[in-house]
Amino acid sequence: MSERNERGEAGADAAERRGSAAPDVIASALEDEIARGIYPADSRLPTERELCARFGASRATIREAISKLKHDGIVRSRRGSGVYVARPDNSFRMARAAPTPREQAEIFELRMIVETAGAARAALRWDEDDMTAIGEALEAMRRAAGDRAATVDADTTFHLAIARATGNRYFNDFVRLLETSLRTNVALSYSPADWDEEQFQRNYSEHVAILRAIEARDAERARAAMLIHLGTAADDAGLTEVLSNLRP
Amino acid sequence: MSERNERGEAGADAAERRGSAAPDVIASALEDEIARGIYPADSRLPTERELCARFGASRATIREAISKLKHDGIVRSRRGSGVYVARPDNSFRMARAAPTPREQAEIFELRMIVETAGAARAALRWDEDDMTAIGEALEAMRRAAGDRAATVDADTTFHLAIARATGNRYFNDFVRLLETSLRTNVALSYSPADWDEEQFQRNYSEHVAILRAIEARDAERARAAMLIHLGTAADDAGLTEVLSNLRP
DNA sequence: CGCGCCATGTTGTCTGACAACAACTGTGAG
DNA sequence: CTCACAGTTGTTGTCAGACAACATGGCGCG
Repeated sequence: MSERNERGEAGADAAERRGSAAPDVIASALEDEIARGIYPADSRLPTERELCARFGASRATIREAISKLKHDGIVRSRRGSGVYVARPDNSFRMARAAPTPREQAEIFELRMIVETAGAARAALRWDEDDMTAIGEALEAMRRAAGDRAATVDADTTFHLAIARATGNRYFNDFVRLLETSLRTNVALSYSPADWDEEQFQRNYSEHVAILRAIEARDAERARAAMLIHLGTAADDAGLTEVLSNLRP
Repeated sequence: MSERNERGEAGADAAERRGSAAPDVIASALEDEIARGIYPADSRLPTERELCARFGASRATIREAISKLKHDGIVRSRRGSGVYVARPDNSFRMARAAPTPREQAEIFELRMIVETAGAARAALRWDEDDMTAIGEALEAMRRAAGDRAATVDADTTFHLAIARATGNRYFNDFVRLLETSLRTNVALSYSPADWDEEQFQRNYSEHVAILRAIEARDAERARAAMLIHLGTAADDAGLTEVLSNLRP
């Protein structure tokens, strides 16, 4: 054990040798390098043996990590040959690291399609529990004023509550997928630098408008309110022009 | 080798001992049993050792299979305790095995939202390659008349080609996810019993209408044509009433 | 009755080996 | 000189055994 700890302090890869998180950590490290272009599409990753040496892990652990990347469609393996970086477009991979403005705009476009339709359906289908959940998320947002991370959380919770109110489980799942993967994107709709009170108030008002429209069971108003909200969020993120220019 | 072959013929699990597909096969078998309720939510799967005995595979292979299920959110493992079936709703899990009519209807609803919007965008954004791909998928569909599996394939390819023509990568990814997971669902829009020539012709005509609208760069017509097509497919699948009654 | 200890069981990781491929190099024949 | 075949080396997929890090259950003592 103490020998293990000494090795743990030996270098920059120390964190990558920690116990049961090792395959996840290794997979993330490799995924990051792939995303940064260190291993471009169709290039070959280091062999398992090399990765064992690099990460100080057993072959089983390395294989576990590679398996995760394979499952995510990021890499493919060929027996006898090696593990290769898959071409993009292999799976539903949301922008994880530093999405480009174009990627952000594409996500917003998808959100606008799905979440406006979701708001309209929620307006027609909500029940007491749904409305309570939406209201609580809005209240949490109000209380979180001044705290950027907390307002982002409440914002996400609000959108998920609406998706749940559609009564369509797949709708709910997909919006959760979008919202979860878009945490960075949602965060980007607020200035990372300083708390912007004016922007928060505007954003909060848009959320109130959405809730009111849904509460009134007015599907078209709900749709419009959601569209306004998402459009404004895209504007705040500086994506107006990119969004209107989608497609090269 | 010959000893291996003899063991391979020893019983009903013979196919499950085949070479490099074993972890996939084992994962699918377990997933099927979970879906059929043999292992309900929160119940514990057999131990790795038991699964090794059952499938005649090494522990590494079993772990590979379990890892796939973990990655899909179907199971969770607790070190020292066992592998447990996860509660539903853990991830974006499309209906895989025998979706209920309600599940099918929910998927159709989501498709109607996403794919109608996709057709409209494809109409505005397609380029020569896109149109060639859409046209080829339609041609493949025509040639596949009489062969149910091949027409389903071509049908899927058609929809994916349209998604690609949106020029939005996330759109493309999501429609692929829907189409991929919905292979059973798309298949259900055709009678499993017998080839239905009249239905095929109608379906094919709807696809022609979609292609024409997109080709003409008429977004609203494309949207309408896709809606008609998906609505008819839902009708053919016997989902009309369920779809209109979504939400308990 | 509650807590602590011990034995047993289970997953996570490590090590070494062999099987099944893939890629490369060298040699011989046409 | 070119091509095909054989052999060698390398890499992933699977197997087997071992130990680490947990979890669970039972028993004994206060």
